Amino acid sequence: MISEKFLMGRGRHELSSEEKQVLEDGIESVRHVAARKQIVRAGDLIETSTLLVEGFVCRYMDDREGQRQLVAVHVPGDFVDLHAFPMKRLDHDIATLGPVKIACFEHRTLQSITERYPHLTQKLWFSTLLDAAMHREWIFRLGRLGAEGRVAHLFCELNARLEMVGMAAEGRYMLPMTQPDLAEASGLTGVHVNRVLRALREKNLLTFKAGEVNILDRKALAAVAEFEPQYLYGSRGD
Amino acid sequence: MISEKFLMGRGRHELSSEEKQVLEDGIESVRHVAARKQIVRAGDLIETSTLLVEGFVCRYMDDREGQRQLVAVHVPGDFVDLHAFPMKRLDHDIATLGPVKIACFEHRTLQSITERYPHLTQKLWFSTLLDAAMHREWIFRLGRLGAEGRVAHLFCELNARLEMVGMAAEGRYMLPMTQPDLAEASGLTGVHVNRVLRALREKNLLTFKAGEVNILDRKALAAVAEFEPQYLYGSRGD
DNA sequence: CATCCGGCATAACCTTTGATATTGATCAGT
DNA sequence: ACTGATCAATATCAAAGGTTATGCCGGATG
Repeated sequence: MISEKFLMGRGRHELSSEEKQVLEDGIESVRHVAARKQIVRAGDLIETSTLLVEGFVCRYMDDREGQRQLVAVHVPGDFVDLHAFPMKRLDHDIATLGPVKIACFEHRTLQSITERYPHLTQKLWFSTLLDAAMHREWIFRLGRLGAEGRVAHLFCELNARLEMVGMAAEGRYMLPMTQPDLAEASGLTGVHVNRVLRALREKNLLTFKAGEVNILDRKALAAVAEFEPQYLYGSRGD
Repeated sequence: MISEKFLMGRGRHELSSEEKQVLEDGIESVRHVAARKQIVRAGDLIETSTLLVEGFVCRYMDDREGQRQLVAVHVPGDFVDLHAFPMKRLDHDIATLGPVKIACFEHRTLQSITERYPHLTQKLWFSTLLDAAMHREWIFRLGRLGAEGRVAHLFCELNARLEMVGMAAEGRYMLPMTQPDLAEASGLTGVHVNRVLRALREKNLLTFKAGEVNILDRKALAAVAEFEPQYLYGSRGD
């Protein structure tokens, strides 16, 4: 089932099997996109929304000199630009990190879902608010944490989210991001991310090499990150 | 009309007069709350959502030492914690800045609206995604701008939003925030906000005194802030 | 095969911002 | 009228992080 990971691990917000079927039937096409390709440009009028099936994508905004700030990283099961359905256009760009597989939904299909299945609509709505909750956590992360905390927090969040969809275990997961990417997600420079990674490694908290994250001490890392996963609305905190 | 400012100035997303009536009829009560009072605590189960009618409220999260990071500032017309309707509980606290007047909606009323008015539902959904868009802009602001840019951006955003509801004109508006509040919203210390305000004043960009903002040079301030208001989905950029 | 480029690592230096302290003004409560 | 908060303003010093530069490595590309 293409859309099986959508809201997986989200407790009472998971889909019923009927809802899963409605969603699955709404898939218009499944596409593969190579690494490092833009898939939505800010300001475009959008007629379809995409569910991420495999791989990683990010959302970002550029500053005046063209420097990126990532505003979200998406993992399989995320309905990446469902925001575009009520909004009609997006205020940011979306691009792939590694190679991805995506499922496309036409907005008129979603429209008919909202008219016929208020309950499923509410879960779609919920999933966009989960993005908002993650955005808020990133505001906190950038506003209140130092460089080590920011990077640590990102790794903690991705670990928790990937665990929910069965793609991380024992604090290990694959992540197709470079050090400059981490910098763009953390409001830092690439050079400083390098320093921070060294510090985290020397404290035996975490290693990150060749796209592979290995969290050595989850509790200590979470402490550095001030990471408290309630905002992810996972099954445990329900 | 209590709810008249909801989505005011948002172009195609504004409510029709029928939708306005449905919303107005859904108001369960109108309350006044004093300045600096908490109105929602993180983690509480929530049964009502509140539309801000008059005054200012903020949403925030605390770090381990109890320092706040504001994640949003709300102005009249904002449906402050509509997020709580699909989510059932919130991951952050909400408090008033100055004294406020709020309208409360019971979740079962909202539930029946979603079942009977898919079109209005989509506008409610839209309004929560507007919050998400503002969150993203704040991520950008904290991640990519220096102290002056961050503070300038906040003033630009509030100016634009207050203009939409007729509460700012010519770059002037009232804002019941202190310098420490601005610091909490900008990931800075109060001391540094003071330095920044002085710099902005000396450049003849803006004055802020006794809760009164006076933007002297909008264009130059927007340049410092890298402020581009498309993310607010106002009528002009439609 | 040679070259180029991007990513990783590290160093030296400099700018921005935080931490702490002090002072004066204002305002609410007693 | 006094007290105690809180806010604003400012100075000094320290720390965090940015900037620039350089070298190395490995994978893509001609």
